[in-house]
Amino acid sequence: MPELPDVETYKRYLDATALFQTIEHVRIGAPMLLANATPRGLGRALSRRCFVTTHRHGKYLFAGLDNGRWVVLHFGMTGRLAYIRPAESLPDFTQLLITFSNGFHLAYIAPRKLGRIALTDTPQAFVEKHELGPDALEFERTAFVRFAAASQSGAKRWLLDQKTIAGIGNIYGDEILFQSRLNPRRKLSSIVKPELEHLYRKMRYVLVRAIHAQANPERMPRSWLLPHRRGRGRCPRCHEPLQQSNISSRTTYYCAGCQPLA
DNA sequence: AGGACGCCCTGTTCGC
DNA sequence: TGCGAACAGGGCGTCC
Repeated sequence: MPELPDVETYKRYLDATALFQTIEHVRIGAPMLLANATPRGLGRALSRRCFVTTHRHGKYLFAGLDNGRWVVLHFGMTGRLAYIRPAESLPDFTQLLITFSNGFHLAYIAPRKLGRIALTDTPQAFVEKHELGPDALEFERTAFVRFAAASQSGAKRWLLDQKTIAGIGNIYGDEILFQSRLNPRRKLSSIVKPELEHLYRKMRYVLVRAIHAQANPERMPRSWLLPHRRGRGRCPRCHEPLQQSNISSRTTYYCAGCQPLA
């Protein structure tokens, strides 16, 4: 689930709930999620510290501690955050539970355990180590167009490659291409510059608007592809049945009429 | 080098 | 309705 708009929403949620509170205790439900730390090591790194800031790059959320170190949270396909009252019961599949001195908890919940939890000295170091491209909302228009024009890839693969652009996943990749009226298999090198600039603007619009909707599909325009991608959905623009195919090992929805290959 | 694929997990959805 | 199979919005390692 969590792509850039979801993670940005989690970031704002963490900002609004969990900053400037002393961390009392850390509990790990699934050690396999820890990328470069042991449960004990993570506990030591967080104990008696507090979060003072956050940063997001692509689908990664960074929570900065008061000693300068950072916790990295990646949400895989099913991860989310919840701030829990002292008496409230813990959500199922809580894989990381951070308890503050006021008794509240920050829970990282991930039923499929496909996420990642790590420690890093700086977000920049983590981004470089993982070779992530620029965040989709930080990408400059001229660089975007230049890189796209030079790519031999299909449009969807290119948008989803985190080394090219960080933050776009299957759902929003399909949405951006739908709104740009570009076929997901269309070779980027065959697209003229004004159309690439249009793609860039649509990328920004979709991501910004989805953040505004707090990444909640029910708050997004019905004219979007997103609410129609289940089952045998129809194109919200021309009402023809949507095509469903597999691109880059991901289920891809698009409208053959509105997004022609040629 | 870069693309295709299998795999990591487990809850949900699909199809018979 | 009930069941097993296939699938799910991500990313990594491996192979070619």
